[in-house]
Amino acid sequence: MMPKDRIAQPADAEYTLIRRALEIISGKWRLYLILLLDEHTLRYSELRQRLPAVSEKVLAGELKALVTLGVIRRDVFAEVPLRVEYTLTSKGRSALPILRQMKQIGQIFNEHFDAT
Amino acid sequence: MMPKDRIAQPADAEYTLIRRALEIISGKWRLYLILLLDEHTLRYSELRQRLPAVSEKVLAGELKALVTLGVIRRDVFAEVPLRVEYTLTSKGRSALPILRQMKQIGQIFNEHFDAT
DNA sequence: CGGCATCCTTATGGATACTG
DNA sequence: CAGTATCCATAAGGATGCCG
Repeated sequence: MMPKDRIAQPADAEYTLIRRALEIISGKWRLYLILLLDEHTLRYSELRQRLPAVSEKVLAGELKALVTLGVIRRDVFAEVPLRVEYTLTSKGRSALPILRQMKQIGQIFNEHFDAT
Repeated sequence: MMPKDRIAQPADAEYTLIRRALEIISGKWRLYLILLLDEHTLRYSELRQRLPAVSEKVLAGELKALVTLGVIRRDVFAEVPLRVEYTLTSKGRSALPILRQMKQIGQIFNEHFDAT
């Protein structure tokens, strides 16, 4: 979020928008969840299998946060046993091209040190 | 960093590169520092004035981290009083266009909720 | 001036048992 | 099956005093 009690700067408008973008992929697992759900709609147990190192609390919490942000959608099917599916929303999908462009930054900083 | 003990997925290569990109803007102040230094080279005290809410420890630590990552450069001028200037490196500058594209994601998620 | 060292508070992530 | 609740561990950020 915005730091408090600071002098307004021209960079603030940019900062705020980029921060909002970062919010959807902050944390250790959100980016993974988005990339996985770009491939398929998945149910809760399938996400757990693909992310074995994440705890129940964190997985459920991150999914809930992404739903609130409007990145993914949660569909409940009142079957027995219960089925819950998670799907990227159109807004979530629209963010993917730019997320994938960020790989370019990653590649730039994989190269050798060049402090010019 | 990469989560440990998980099954390898096709998304891993993407995840790793995007994570590396995120590393340079993770934390509460790095994005601010980069945007400020894109406008001018600044000395330590000037950065402090423009970011009044940041503590000495955090500011100095983040600057050091960005130098280590190769995003910014630290130039020391052995004057009295001492002068230290921070400047974006060419690698740092090359990341800016993509960072600015992320504003598009921010705008998408500023719009009304649309869970399709 | 430009930090670093120390101590403290808060945020994030995790393990595990239990529930609708 | 798909979570919640509780408690715990670690990391990130902050306040402040001191030093080259």
